[in-house]
Amino acid sequence: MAFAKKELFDAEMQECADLYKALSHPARLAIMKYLAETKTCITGDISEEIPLGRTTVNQHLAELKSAGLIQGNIEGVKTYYCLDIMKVKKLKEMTGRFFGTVCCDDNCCEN
Amino acid sequence: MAFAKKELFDAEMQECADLYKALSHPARLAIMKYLAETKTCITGDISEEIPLGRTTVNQHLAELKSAGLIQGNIEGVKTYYCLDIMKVKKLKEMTGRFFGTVCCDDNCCEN
DNA sequence: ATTTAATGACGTAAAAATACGTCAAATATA
DNA sequence: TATATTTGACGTATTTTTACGTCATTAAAT
Repeated sequence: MAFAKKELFDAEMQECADLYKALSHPARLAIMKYLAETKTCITGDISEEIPLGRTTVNQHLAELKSAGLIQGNIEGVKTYYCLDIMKVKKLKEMTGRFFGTVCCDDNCCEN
Repeated sequence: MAFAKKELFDAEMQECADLYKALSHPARLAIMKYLAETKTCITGDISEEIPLGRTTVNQHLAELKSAGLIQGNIEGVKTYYCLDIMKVKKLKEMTGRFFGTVCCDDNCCEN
């Protein structure tokens, strides 16, 4: 009785919401930032940068990956993660559009 | 055993994550957009614009409000909702900073 | 060949989110 | 005053998220 009425909404809104959800945990923002800073794509020692257990961090990585914001390249035993720039750019554009509709200066109430 | 390690993270990251979480449901994005479009601050007949039950929409409104993205002014029986422009602008700025650190052009991997 | 390291898969407990129904309070309206 | 309207509070069932432990697999190092 409590699920997935989300398809009832506009497709772009849906996609945008999903991406914001992917970014809605500080650990995932930290991962994104870390991956952006260490230009060389980084392996799962990301866990050492994040104050959470290894499996939990892995879970967050999986979420970012399923949202399409990062990629993981397997090389030997290690998996190298990196940002998916294209997706990040797409998000940036959608976000721009969102703020375009939402953030005009003469909106609302007693302001 | 499964909660709130979120305080372990940077304050801005935390705040940013909370705001993205507020925007992580299409209904809430739709509400934001609707409030932005109907310049006059709008009452709970927002429910009629959103394909969800009245109480559910109310719940989403409460979430946006507790995130600080909208305000609700009570007038008689009715409650007039509107965007909190200041907060939206703050989010816009934080988002700008985020994309600043994350979205450089020569990042990562085989791109 | 055996040990070590790195990872994802799987399971799980606790918590939060989602979607509603029902109810009561407050305010208009008849 | 009685009735209708608008709303938030509260309760609840279901699903999803969060955080982690354990295990198995794969590959590298000894």
